[in-house]
Amino acid sequence: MASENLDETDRALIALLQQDAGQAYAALGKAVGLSAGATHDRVRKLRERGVLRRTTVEVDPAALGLGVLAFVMVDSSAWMGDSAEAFAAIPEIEEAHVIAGSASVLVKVRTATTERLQDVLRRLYAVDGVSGTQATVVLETFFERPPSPGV
Amino acid sequence: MASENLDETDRALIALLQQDAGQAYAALGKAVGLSAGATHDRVRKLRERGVLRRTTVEVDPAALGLGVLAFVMVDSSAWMGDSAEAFAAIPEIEEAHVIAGSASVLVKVRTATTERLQDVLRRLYAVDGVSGTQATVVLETFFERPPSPGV
DNA sequence: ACTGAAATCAGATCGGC
DNA sequence: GCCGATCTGATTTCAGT
Repeated sequence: MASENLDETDRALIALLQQDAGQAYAALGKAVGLSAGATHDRVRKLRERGVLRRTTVEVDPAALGLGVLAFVMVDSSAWMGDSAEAFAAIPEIEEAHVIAGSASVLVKVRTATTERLQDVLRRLYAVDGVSGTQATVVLETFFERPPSPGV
Repeated sequence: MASENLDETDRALIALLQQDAGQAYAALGKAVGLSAGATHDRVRKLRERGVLRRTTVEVDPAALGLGVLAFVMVDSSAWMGDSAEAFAAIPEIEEAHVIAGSASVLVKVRTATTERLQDVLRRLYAVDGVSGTQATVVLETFFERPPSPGV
């Protein structure tokens, strides 16, 4: 793993880029007291070190017609540690995590309707080793945000 | 809510921007068979309609020193519908959702260590109406990705 | 490691199709 | 709604400190 040590300037730049990755290096630099060139250098190094991955856009799920969000506990009768691809093959699944506890995988699912959610559950049962699911439907999302560099 | 109807070109542009929001409009347009100007127009309209929100950077949580991920079911003895700010005030919380089921709020928490996770649980108990928590620690994250425009 | 300027390239606007 | 060109402004590089 790469050597660490993000100083306060790096963390400030990361926070600013999380808020708006499209702003000019001159503006970024002004906010942290650096020139555009120096800011460019630091951001480039953060990318090279893998601290910053891709720059992307946040999409409104509702605008894509995805109004239903649910978390599904997936119980298994076998070792699920190498089933990442099977879950990734279901596009409605946004996240999949192996967890400690009774269930073995926790997945986050977004669909247009509850009928489509049911269809995802059906496809989950088709994954090797899956013995059961417990879906929890989200009624309201308070917020979803990126990891805070300040913690 | 805004009138919808994303055509196939819009969905393709969204997918391309999710992969790399930093690429030139000329390159984007080439991929979908449009000129740079027309591509610029469509993306601008997607922003105006709120389909695309901010452009941001993906950060490696481990690089920020956040090696522990957990999901916490928060039980409550009162209506939690207006407690969004109380959860948002805890920076380690990345997501907070009101859910159907026994617990009332599900939160996603990222911390440096399990000791810091315990500290977050302590702060959760301090939130008005919170009567209990059940933390589930993630052993391995298969993947985390944005909503797919293709669904 | 940062500065300041120079050169290149992409973003943004506009008239016309 | 898309094209092509133009102008503006940012990105990127580099010699100097």
